[in-house]
Amino acid sequence: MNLLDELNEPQRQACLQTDGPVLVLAGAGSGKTRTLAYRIAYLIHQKGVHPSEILAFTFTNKAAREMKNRIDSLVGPDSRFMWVGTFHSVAVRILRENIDRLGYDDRFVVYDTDDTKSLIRDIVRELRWDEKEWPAGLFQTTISRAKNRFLSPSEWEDHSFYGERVQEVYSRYQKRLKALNALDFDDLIFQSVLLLQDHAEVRSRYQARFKHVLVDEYQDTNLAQYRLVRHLVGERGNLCAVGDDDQSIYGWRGADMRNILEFQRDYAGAAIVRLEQNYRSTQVILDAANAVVRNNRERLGKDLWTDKEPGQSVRLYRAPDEESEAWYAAEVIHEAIRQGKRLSDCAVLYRTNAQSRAFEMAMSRAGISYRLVGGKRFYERKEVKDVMAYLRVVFNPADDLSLLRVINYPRRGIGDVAQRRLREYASAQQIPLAEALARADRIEGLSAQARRASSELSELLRRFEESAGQSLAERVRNIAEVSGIMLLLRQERTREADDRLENIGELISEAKRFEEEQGTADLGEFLGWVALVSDWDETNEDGGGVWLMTVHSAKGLEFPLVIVAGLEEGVFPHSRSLNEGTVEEERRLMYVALTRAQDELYLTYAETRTMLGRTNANPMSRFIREIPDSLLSMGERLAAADRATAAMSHHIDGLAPGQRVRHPRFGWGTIVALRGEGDDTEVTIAFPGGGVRAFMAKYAQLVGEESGLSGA
DNA sequence: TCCACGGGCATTTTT
DNA sequence: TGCCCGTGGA
Repeated sequence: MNLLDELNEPQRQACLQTDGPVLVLAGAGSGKTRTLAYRIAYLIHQKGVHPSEILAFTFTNKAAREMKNRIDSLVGPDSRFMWVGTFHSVAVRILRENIDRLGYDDRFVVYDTDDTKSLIRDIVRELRWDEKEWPAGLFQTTISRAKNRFLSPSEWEDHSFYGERVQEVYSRYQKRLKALNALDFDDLIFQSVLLLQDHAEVRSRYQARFKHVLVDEYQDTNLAQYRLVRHLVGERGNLCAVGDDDQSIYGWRGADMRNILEFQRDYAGAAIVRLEQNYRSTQVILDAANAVVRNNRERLGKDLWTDKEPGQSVRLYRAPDEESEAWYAAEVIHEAIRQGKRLSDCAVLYRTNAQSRAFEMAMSRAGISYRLVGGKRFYERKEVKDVMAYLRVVFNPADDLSLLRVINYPRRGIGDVAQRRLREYASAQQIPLAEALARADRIEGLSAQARRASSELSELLRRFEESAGQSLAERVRNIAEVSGIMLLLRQERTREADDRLENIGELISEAKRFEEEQGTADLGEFLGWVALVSDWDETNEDGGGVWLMTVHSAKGLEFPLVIVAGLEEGVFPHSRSLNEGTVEEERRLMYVALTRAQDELYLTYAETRTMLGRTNANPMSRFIREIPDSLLSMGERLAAADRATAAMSHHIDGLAPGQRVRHPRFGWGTIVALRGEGDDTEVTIAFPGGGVRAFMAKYAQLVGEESGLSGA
């Protein structure tokens, strides 16, 4: 059987074009991942390319995992020799092997944006600048931009008053990072490019190794990533870039559309393949999306089509205000459920997170469980970072920042004064803070208590280092215990503390999973992995519920029913884009939103909307006007549903142990305990998954069995 | 050391 | 209008 028989003609071309550069313009839902996987299978099976000679870049861990799975099912176990990963994880791999050439130690750690921010804050303080006037966040984004554009501190060209200061902070920041043996996210790419650019022998080694390079979501690459790819591809030019200029929505964080628009100029003789057949949506939905995006001037041009039936028209609903808009969404979803759709088939997409509130309220009141995408990520939680800080110091003793985070947490008697002394000593002796701890008994001006505590901490870290033979999960558990973090949280006996303990437990499970999946108990590998992983990748398939998320978060996803909300001038397109002249990116965002829908698409807007405490009347979004009337029909609120939803407001009175209730986030459960009275009533609910949680009844928005929507 | 208060701020988010 | 962060008081 021929491998490529299962593909359509352009998809097949994308696979067969194996010599030289190819740009695959893959429209939304055009079978991009599938095509990529087949191309790789084709290279291996038909062209005799060894998997280890293939390198594939993605942007997210999720995409990397999906691609790996796809390839694995076509190629089998040999696929493990391929390098498939995010830009950042591939960069880490390259740097671990070669970073000594740049004057770093190969035990470097990766700082996340929180770490980075406190480091910058520290620098601003060191310079004795007013932190109000020069907030760390400002420098953080500017420095990130600079690195994305591959500009080092010395190449910083802005010499205004402001620019001079940026340069000062940027250059100090880089020096500090190096001293801490740490890299920030942007550095991973930046330093990799530097390495390949300045070290010909390293460059040729990788070029010789990777005969084929693939890049997914090419429209999202920035200049630094572009250079990284360039260096790896070399003269041979076997690059397959896959992307969609119409879905470029990350310009604001450095993605440069020129990379895709000028691909043919950059890579001489490049072929272009267009994947325009869509396997996701109805023709009506595609027509609407095409009609909108056609208004952009900066694009390569492409029209999606399908051989599916036309489908029902796009429903447009004009609400008096954002509250009614949300009620309408609840009704639409309710109706869809009645017709046999599942809650998880439905998604509400909006432009800004602030819009989620009204939908959360409406869904809760209507007894519709929902999943809010976004929010704090697992590895950014305080308790997780605390445990990680211990691990990082053990791995990289130069990491003063992590040590400072936990030097007196849990409290062990190394207060401000002692910390200052230790830091002074460390900087005078030019040694890491961890080393100063070890020498505490020799440092003057330390109290007896601080001395003892320092030695103990130092000893704790040393002993931990020696536990390298144990399993990773054991070691993580161990440090969480021995450090006293677990004890501290256990003693607290509050809900928050319990949640935190649970999160630490989760971290331990992650360590176990990591060890099983990656087959290594190496601490450095684990730390590197953790730094580059976000949890929303992992926790996707929990429970049911309607999806509430921003359009940005929805990219790459698809749902049978989609409601795009807040379609008003100033909201979507966002007012800021109107001022900054980036409406085309907003339009692409709209295109992304529309193309998420498989069968049913609803567009809503509100005549008046309260934002930042002000009620505005915004005109209907230009993007709605760009959709031909023939594709639209008017949505209506259902009078009956109105009554039903009104009757469904949550109750506090009448709760009793044993009763079945539905929580908006956690779903159905059974009340096991009640504490307190009236507004202070705390209700404890056991959920079938095994979780037991306590809520303030007043805020929990519980719905009883008898008032559920099923009766409406 | 914790909590309460108030100022400032308010797209979009991954790694 | 609401949230987050930093500060200052008890």
